[in-house]
Amino acid sequence: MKSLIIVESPTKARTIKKILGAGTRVISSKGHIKDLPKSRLGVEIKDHEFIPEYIKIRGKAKDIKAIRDEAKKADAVFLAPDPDREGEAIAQHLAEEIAQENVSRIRFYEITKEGIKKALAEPGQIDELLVDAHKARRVLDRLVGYKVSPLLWQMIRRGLSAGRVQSVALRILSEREAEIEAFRPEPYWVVKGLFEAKGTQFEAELVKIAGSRVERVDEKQMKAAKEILKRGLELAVSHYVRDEKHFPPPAPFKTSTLQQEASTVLHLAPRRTMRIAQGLYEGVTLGETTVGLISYMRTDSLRIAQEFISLTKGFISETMGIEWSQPRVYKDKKTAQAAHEAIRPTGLARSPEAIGSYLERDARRLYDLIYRRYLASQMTDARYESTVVELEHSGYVFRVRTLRRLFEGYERVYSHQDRETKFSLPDLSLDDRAKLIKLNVERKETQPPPRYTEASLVRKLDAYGIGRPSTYASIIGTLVERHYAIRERSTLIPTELGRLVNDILVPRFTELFNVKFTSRMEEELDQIADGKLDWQQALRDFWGPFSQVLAKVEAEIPEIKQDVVKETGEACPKCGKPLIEKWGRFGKFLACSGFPECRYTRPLKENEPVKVDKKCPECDAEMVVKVGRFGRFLACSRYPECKTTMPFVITQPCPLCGSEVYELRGKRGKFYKCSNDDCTFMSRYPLSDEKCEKCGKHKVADPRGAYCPVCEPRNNKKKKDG
DNA sequence: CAGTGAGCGAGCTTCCGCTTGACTT
Repeated sequence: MKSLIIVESPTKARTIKKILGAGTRVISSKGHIKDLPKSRLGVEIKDHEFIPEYIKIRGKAKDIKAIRDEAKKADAVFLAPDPDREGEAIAQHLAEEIAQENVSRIRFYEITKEGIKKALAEPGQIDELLVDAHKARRVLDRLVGYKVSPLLWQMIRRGLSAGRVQSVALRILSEREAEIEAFRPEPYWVVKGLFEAKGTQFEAELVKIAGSRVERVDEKQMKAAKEILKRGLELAVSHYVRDEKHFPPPAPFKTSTLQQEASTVLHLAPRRTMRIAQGLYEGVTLGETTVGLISYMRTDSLRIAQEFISLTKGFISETMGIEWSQPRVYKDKKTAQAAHEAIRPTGLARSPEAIGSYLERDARRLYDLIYRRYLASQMTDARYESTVVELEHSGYVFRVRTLRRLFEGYERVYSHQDRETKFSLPDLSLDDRAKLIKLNVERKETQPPPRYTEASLVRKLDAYGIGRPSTYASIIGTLVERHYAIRERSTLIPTELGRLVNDILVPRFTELFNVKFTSRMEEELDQIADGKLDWQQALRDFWGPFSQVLAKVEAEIPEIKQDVVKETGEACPKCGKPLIEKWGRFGKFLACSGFPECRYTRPLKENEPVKVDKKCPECDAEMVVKVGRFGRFLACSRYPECKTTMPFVITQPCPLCGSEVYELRGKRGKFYKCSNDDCTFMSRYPLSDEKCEKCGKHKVADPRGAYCPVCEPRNNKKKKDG
């Protein structure tokens, strides 16, 4: 009897083949095989019914034919796409294309001999309700995307887009940017007392005034404190607690947390992280066999196969001792589809040390991260002795806390922060007093919220349940492709176009482009899958109000266009009609409103080349700043007669030799280099206007703190690797 | 690490989610 199993991923097919042996054919669909057509709506709305038109995905015909041919040769066909909504749809589409009687649906919850045997023993039918939920999701996304995007084409420019996911991502970026713009720093003071008790000095921070907690000490409070809290004052120990604090390990990785951690710890962008993880999943050749090193990397689940938890317990007990082992089960979010396990190593014997030499540098570091994170998740808490002391005088309360590690626990294998305090407190009790030696007052300013990075945006989207593991990295790609946002280093900055699109969409589609919308949609999709809600009804409930808003916005287009296309008040020098601002592929430009009869165009003032105080070395004309493929540079204003160019020169002179400093662009973004070939000055960060207190030269504006390259040079050389 | 420079609109754009290769820009 010849069986055929069809899964989604070729790698998974290979793994299953290995487990089952040569007798069974295992092939893959490589994802979806059918979808709505790309070039038209593909949803017919007729008599309050939504009829989607699923067709073979372009370029998939060959794969589908190969699957059909294999199916013909088989006595039994088992459809085994992932056990979730999208997987069920793929199974359904496969069944349609194969069109045979001997087809059944099986579900693998783990790719182990047991899991596969169990699934094969219980072949079932396709869950039509789950497919309905997929269809509702798919049609809704199509209606949103293909109905709203064209409005933007009419209002601003062709090629723009909107969608349930991308427009919320854009909204999150835009709103943060607005917050940053509106932010006004406010001064506050950190007030710390240096105390002495039992021959030991220690610092504690002022946290309460008049008995109640203060977030930030303002100027008045600071002055009053200085008046009252004089040197030599004895403060009573009002609170003293010494106890044990337990810190549990973090959960194993899922896609979003892997992207976040790889970004902060390894400085890898989500795209790169996923690419490397794919390589680890597909495996490395160790000796004569190829073996996948990690479980599937696109997952929203923290689940670990029970069998593997037991193995881990044994492994930890054997290699470290039983006191380090703590089997744990992590709960998934409600929205998780949990078709895959958490991201974990496939074998604990393959430690990073053991197989590291088979991997490239970043693959090795990512595997190390995944391996340790998983191992830690099955280990005991880290235990600390915590001591909290509060000192009080007429309503002023100072507080200090120390942590001393008692037992490493999971931190033995996974820890990026040092919790331990570097100082110790005297042995105090409630009756004791501490003498105030000095009151230290430090002025600070409140900081604006930070811009999102690729990784932090992914994490935010995941927290709201927006987007899926397979799409997190590409959501950002879409925003960048549309010129709604730019990547600068690792941060994301919304562009003027992005903000404009956001400002048009959000007030008009308030209910849709909202962080809550997707989670409500997910709830309804669950109801559809449970048979409690008809998918057509769900779409009707959505379409009713949505189509009304569409019509309303459609009617507003001329009005909105008025705001987008600004009149300049200037007349066209060619034909006299008013000049207007328009959006083109490269941003805004000035054009004649008489288009297409008059084709006059001119760059906007803000895009005109800026003159700098510098003469062309060839012809003595003025130099201007231009923007090219590699960022800004200086060019002769007599272009195209004179083609002289040079790198952009920043205003501050080189701290080492006084020459001009160039702004250049290397593989990893901008950097700054002295124009003098004999000078060694080079920096990843620009020079700041701040000058060194000692030598008076400009400091380097390192975000971790400005430093003087003359008095405190930093070694920028990269450590050589292995 | 060198290099860098336009013109832009009228043609058929656009969504989200599942997966890999086949591509020359």
